[in-house]
Amino acid sequence: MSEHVGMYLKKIIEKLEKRANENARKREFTFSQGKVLWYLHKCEDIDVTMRDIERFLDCSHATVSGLVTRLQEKGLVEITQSTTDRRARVVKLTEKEWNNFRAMQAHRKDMEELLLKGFSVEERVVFASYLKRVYENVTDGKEEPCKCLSKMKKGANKP
Amino acid sequence: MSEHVGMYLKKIIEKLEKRANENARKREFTFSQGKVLWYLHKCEDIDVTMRDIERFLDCSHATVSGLVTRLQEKGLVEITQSTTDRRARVVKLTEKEWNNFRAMQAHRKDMEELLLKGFSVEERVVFASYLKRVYENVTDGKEEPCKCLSKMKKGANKP
DNA sequence: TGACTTTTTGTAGCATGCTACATATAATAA
DNA sequence: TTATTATATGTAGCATGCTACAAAAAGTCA
Repeated sequence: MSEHVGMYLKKIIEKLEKRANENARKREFTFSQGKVLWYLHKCEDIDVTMRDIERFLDCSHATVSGLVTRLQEKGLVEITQSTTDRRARVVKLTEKEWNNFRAMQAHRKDMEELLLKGFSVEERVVFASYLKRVYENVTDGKEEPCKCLSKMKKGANKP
Repeated sequence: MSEHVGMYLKKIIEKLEKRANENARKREFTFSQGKVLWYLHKCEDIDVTMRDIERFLDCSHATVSGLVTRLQEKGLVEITQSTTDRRARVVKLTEKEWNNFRAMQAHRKDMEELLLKGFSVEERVVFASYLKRVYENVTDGKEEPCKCLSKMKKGANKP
């Protein structure tokens, strides 16, 4: 009697991440590293600390530490101490960077389109609303999936 | 104009796996190790090789090797050489095991119910059909999500 | 049979993500 | 001010998952 919803969700994500990793590998970073770069691009000239990244990715600070360190080793990111809070580290894109945002935006759009290929506008709306309800079920309604974006520059996602 | 379908899918799975890991930890194994045990229980007295597990999990043989090794170290699983194919290794549940199947089945049912809490029967059917379409989109229709179950004993999933 | 290819498994090395513990700084309460 | 608590980060050690390379056995074709 099961709809196997959990299994499908899991398998869809596995395939999606493999595709995203293949795409990101072409640009010398991984899927997760790309999410950090994406966030930094979105924030542009706003100071972003490791804690901000942690909230954006919704993962542990240890994970962020590893990601940012590897981005630094590749020279894609610079880490400096915050002037206002000596505990905090500010993460900034280097000059060398600044070429990936458009490509990531395009890839994200492609992925969204791939997922929803063959869906009518009405079906897309219904599907998205179902996913939101499922998300609320698994988070007990405690979390806003996008509050992590609060630091983003206004209008940064408009081309 | 994006529905953020990809983001929701990803975040739902993250929460789901955290819940499943918490649950599995109580029974001295992880979520992924539990999937292996689940498959072995389903197959009961049928010989299961590492290759079979690889197909079931849809992952690399290296990953299976690590999982099975750790299950063996915990004494939950025995590895012997196949009598019919000297390349193959047969993985079997030990006597010590055989207590987890019911609990895993119950947890799986709970998770499915949690995901779909508040959904009517009709909505469940529609949602499942949408997920199947999305799955076909990301796999280019190349894969049967359940062909991995071909080795399972008939009726093994009926209580 | 013998040469070639395919299949199954092992191992090394890496990135991701976690928990647990530690440190330094900041914020708050007494 | 001092003591306590909260916050931001670092590090160690682990499990998961990958690719790349290697070996052994099985299958195939001449």
